Amino acid sequence: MAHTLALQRTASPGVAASNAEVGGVFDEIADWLELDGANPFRVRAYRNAARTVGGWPQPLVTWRDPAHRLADLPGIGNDLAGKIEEILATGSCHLLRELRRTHPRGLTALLRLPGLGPRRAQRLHDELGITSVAGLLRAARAGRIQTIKGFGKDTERHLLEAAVQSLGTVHRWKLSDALQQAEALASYVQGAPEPARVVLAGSLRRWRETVGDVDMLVATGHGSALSRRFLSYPMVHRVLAQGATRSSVVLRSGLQVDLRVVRPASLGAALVYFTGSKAHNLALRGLARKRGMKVNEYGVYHGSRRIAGFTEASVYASIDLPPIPPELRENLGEIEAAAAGTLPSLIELKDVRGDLHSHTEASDGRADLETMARAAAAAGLEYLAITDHSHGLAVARGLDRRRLLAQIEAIDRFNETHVAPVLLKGIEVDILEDGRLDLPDDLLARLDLVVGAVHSHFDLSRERQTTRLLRAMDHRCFSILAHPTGRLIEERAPYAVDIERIVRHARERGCFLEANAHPDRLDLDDVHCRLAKAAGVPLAIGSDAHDAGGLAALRFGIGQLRRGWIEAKDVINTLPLPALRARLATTMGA
DNA sequence: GCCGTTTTCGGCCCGACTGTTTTCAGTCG
Repeated sequence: MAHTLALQRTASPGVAASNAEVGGVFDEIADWLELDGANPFRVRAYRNAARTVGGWPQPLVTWRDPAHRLADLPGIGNDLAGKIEEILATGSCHLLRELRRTHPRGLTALLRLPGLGPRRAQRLHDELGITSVAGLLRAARAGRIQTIKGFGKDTERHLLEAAVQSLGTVHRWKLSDALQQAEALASYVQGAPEPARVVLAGSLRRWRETVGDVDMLVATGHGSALSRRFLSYPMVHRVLAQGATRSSVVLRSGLQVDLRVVRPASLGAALVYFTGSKAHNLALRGLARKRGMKVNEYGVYHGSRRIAGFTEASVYASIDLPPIPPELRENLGEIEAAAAGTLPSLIELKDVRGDLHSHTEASDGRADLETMARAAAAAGLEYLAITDHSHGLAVARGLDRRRLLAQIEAIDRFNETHVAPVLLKGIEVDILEDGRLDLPDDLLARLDLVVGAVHSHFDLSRERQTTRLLRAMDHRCFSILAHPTGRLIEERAPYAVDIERIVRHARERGCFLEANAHPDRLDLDDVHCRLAKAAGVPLAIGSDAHDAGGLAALRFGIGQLRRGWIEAKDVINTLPLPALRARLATTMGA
């Protein structure tokens, strides 16, 4: 959970809390209020605020000026604005400290269990003294849950399973893992003899970097047959729910898939509804209500008369909006932009003319130059940068002077004998602990681009890590900062770094930040991409491919760029090769 | 706690499914 992560770091003195940390505080407050049975709309206000603040494209601490008041943010009034000020300054707020002081610490973890909400979590605490997932597990195993009025044997069994699951396994799935399973299931359901259209919706369709479950939508006139087909999928481990229009299963992998069946005439409305996000949908409904209309998953209604719903565009048009791309639907300004006619023209995969980050068997890749080049050509790329590791990264058999010189020669030979793609001479050079680069200047200067990256000393203080990166970027040959936060999704947290300073420095220095498209990284993430765009820093998308198949990762990078409101003009490798070379030359000590 | 083209109070999205209930509360998305 994002907010737990955020709260593990207490703000250091003098360092303002990040947007994510402010959002984390609001999320935890919402948890406690919910357990207390507070006014649900008050809880929602905190939840909305957490989302708004956590996804705001500019750091709030620098955003406040005479033109921007915190209370002007959507869903932020005077009270929450005051709390944001307090959290920015101290990392926490009085209300949160009070809530923590007066409640057992582990109780909020219970809310993360599927099937357990605030009402019943509070009853488990009041009647059995349960304050943690482990405590719940013990009580369920002892058969004490079913002794509470309103809790039966089935409920106890479900809670037991949920507790076991939550203590042992993944909570969220990497986008690439979930997509692979979802596409296989969709294709199986689509194979039913009855006519139907199967579409993946939910956070998967919005290309969120991780997804909690999969939402599958089937538009058909043969609902019961398609539901049976869905439930008969051989990889189904357990059926959680089954109904005429809605079913839910857990696959053997543990991935949950929710199915919704709608009639074809409602597909557009259902797509809007089940693509989400929830916050986006709530905002749409609010707009519709003002116009005297009602939006649900079946259509848009004026009184009892249905006025839209066959296509997504018709739903948006009914509230006077152009269609909004799924990746933007987070209620982070896209509805206002749509109303103002200022939606960005989002980058597409076909806009990318080349890949600026790839490896060969010279370091830790698994294919040779020729194979990588053929794969790039097959992917329609005009150029491919070969950026093997430098020798400091011994585990990856990084290149020393002799081997890099050999590779430079090999690439020159390749380019002399092949028309396309053009191979660019690069290196993913290690940024040493003190910010120096791992290869001498005269060598780096012979390359087309220098991609710098951190692969060691992840645990430096925020100040030292940031200084290290700033110094590396100051090197006269530095082109692109690769995977700037070093995070591995669901595996390794980002190292402590002041990303806002990095972004500002990149602009001043004139170098570029990578949007690493590897499905384990997606680094920069969507929020950081938007931050970079707001600061006017161009991005470079790179697949970080280690074999021929790795180039396909670009689609995941494009997903994050689109979520970050990025257009083709914001990404340097949408440029034709001569223009790209000119841009890179400005970073190479020219 | 927020918000306002019916505005400073009284609203705040809404339909489906489950489990334990005899008519509904809780949860989910």
